[in-house]
Amino acid sequence: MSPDTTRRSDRSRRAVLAAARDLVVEVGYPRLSIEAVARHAGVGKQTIYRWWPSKGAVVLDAVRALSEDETGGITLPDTGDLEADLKTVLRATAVEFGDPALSALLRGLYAEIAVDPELAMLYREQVDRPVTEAKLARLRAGQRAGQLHPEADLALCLDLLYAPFVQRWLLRTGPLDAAFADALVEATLRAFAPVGDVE
Amino acid sequence: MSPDTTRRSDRSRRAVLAAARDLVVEVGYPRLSIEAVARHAGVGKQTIYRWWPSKGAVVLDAVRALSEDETGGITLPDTGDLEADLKTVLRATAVEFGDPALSALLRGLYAEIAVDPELAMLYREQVDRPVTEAKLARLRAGQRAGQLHPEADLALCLDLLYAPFVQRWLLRTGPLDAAFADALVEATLRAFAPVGDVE
Amino acid sequence: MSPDTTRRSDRSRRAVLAAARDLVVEVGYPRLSIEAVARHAGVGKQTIYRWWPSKGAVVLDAVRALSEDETGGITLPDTGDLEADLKTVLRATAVEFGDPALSALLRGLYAEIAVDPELAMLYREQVDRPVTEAKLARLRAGQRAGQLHPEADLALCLDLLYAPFVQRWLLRTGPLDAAFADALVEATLRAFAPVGDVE
Amino acid sequence: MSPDTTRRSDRSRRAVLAAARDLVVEVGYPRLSIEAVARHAGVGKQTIYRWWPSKGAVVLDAVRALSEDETGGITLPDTGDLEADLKTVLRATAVEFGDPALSALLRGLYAEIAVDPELAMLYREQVDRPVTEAKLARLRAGQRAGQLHPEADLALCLDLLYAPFVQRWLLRTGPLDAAFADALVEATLRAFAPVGDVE
DNA sequence: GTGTAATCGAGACGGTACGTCAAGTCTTGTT
DNA sequence: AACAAGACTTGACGTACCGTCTCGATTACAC
Repeated sequence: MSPDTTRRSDRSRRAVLAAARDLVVEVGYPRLSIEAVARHAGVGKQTIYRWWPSKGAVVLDAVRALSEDETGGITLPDTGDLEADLKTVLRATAVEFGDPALSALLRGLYAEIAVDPELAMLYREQVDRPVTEAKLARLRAGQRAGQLHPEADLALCLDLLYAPFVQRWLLRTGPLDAAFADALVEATLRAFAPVGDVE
Repeated sequence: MSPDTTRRSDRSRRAVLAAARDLVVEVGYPRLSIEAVARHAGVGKQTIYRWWPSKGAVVLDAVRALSEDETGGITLPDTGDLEADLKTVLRATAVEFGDPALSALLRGLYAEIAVDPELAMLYREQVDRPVTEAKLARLRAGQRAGQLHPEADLALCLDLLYAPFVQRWLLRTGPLDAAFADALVEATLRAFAPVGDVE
Repeated sequence: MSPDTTRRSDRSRRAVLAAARDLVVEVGYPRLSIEAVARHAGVGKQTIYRWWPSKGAVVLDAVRALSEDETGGITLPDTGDLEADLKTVLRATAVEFGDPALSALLRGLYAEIAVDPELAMLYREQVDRPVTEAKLARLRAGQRAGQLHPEADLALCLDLLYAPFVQRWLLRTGPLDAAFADALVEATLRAFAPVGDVE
Repeated sequence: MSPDTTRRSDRSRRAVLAAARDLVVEVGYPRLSIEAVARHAGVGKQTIYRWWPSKGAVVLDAVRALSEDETGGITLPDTGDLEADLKTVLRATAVEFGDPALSALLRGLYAEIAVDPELAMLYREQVDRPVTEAKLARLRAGQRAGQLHPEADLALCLDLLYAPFVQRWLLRTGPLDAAFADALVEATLRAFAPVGDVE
């Protein structure tokens, strides 16, 4: 599709991402080396350097590859009940983060992002934005349905919902369980409840 | 005081932390090497390896050293107005995070913590807990003063207040300005407002 | 020619041996470090470790390189007068051992050989054997010419000729001069004189 | 006895030499470290540095200690038959060199001597000279008894006898057996035979 | 079909840093 | 004063990777 991938070997690309994924899980992100990825993938080092600018970029790609099958746009469930839907989604996310492969990859990615502004930009645009759009869409629908304050700052609302979740996972300050997910949803919805909507 | 530090050279300890601080700012955390820290500190590498288990531990100590002078316990302002006090604190924190030295050190620390559970534990116990205690104390005072719901989960309340703040800083998803600080405080306080307290 | 040297950089090889030679002369064998050789040769340490198993092996190679230009086989002079020829050779060897570069290299080599059986084997096969063969050939010619006892043990004869010489040089028990060389030759030839050949 | 050993702890001295001997045998001379000697001997590093100038000096002392019990002067057997006596002595020396402890110590010592002129001097004076004197005395007795040429250079004679022997041991060019010892003695005595004494 | 040029695997290269070991000096308290 | 203990600076060890650079050997498009 894009012109700079004309002659690119898809076999090598997949092998590199798979090797990166496996090795991150096996030895951890800091001990992941381009050298080892090339070895495991049966690929020349130059092939990696040709297509990815850094170790972090490889891992970011590996993260994207994990959810590559979802060809269509991401959509959140919409049963009409915003609170229930958000709890469903947050609980599902908690389960996802329990996957050692995804978890190890994401930890490595966050470590690099914290420290590499370039990669942070790529992350925001390629990983974060699509899902954030989907989440915002669901919130907007809820807002239209009168389940959120009409002037609620939906971006801020998303921050309240997800940032504590990610932080708890990243710093391991507590378990990512359903109770936490539910409490987060409830508190956030209270903060952006429509007028007079307090029990 | 403690027996295992009997013969430790305080001169070397300070020099290492200062060198680590300076070098993180200068070249960034990933390019910070124990070798360079030793060189800049005029210290043998072995002295660093003798007293710190890893590069991350040195940086954690350097972060602690930045606030070492505050000998007394940490206390948050308490003017009686919880909202105003929280805004003051959050705005001040935003300013602090603008300091290149602190910012670079913390980014490095977060990068390592994301990926090193041992260091994460040290961080929680030595850096996070003291300030979290102080924040909780202020919230508890506000709760007693009727400015928070009597059954509010204060830990969750802190998460809503700070996690979005830290996440925005870490991922550079937006500016850390007074407007954001104020919006965070207001949303969080709405989520944990005392009964019937909606204007 | 040999398959394991296909991609080897000859430029690096020469630079390493030259640096080793120069540094041994400059600082002495015990203070010769692989690190310094690499630095002086403008070569990565790994390149040295890739092609030589130890410091001693580098020095052995440097010794070989000193006489590398002599492409042809080694041959001792044969004027028909064995005694005169041996004196010529031994005197010449004494002069050679006066060369600081050769002397320093050989001292280092002997020091390592004394203590490393592997290197000792390499030395015997790659350095000692060729010249020993040449010396034996000359003795054999003398024997055929009736200048040595027909049943003389020529290997032992060589030992008597050269071992005292090397020992005096190694332990510095005396000067390596023409008088000593001549005395050695005369005594040895007396020991292996043909029958009835006593003045 | 000597003034500079007034306060010297003999217990420490013995412990150091014993530790050096044991460690040389165990790990080989090049991997022998002052640090390990001190540890094994239960002695402070400073104590070693106070009394010995170098690792080589410690080993030289350890070699001397191995033959310390022989309080009296060294004397070679004198049965009246020089050839038989020399064969006895050389065969005995061959056996001695088979002792792993002595052999390992001597190899280390020779390695250092090859490269350290200071130590070489100490070796010549403290180890070599006494035994060389004894050997010379026996040769002189043989010379007086008419078993050697009256004008034989006895020092050279000793060189022919011992240097090939030491060289074979040092370079491992062959076994140190009785046959070699006998052959050496016979060849050397032929070289310095009294006039007309050829069978 | 057959060049031909980019990509591929492999891996040597000059480097930097790793974490460890030991050297030799210095300090502290004990005998 | 000499001792055991051990922290200190220094420097080298041998290893792992970095990112660049040749090497042939595919390989896939243009002719």
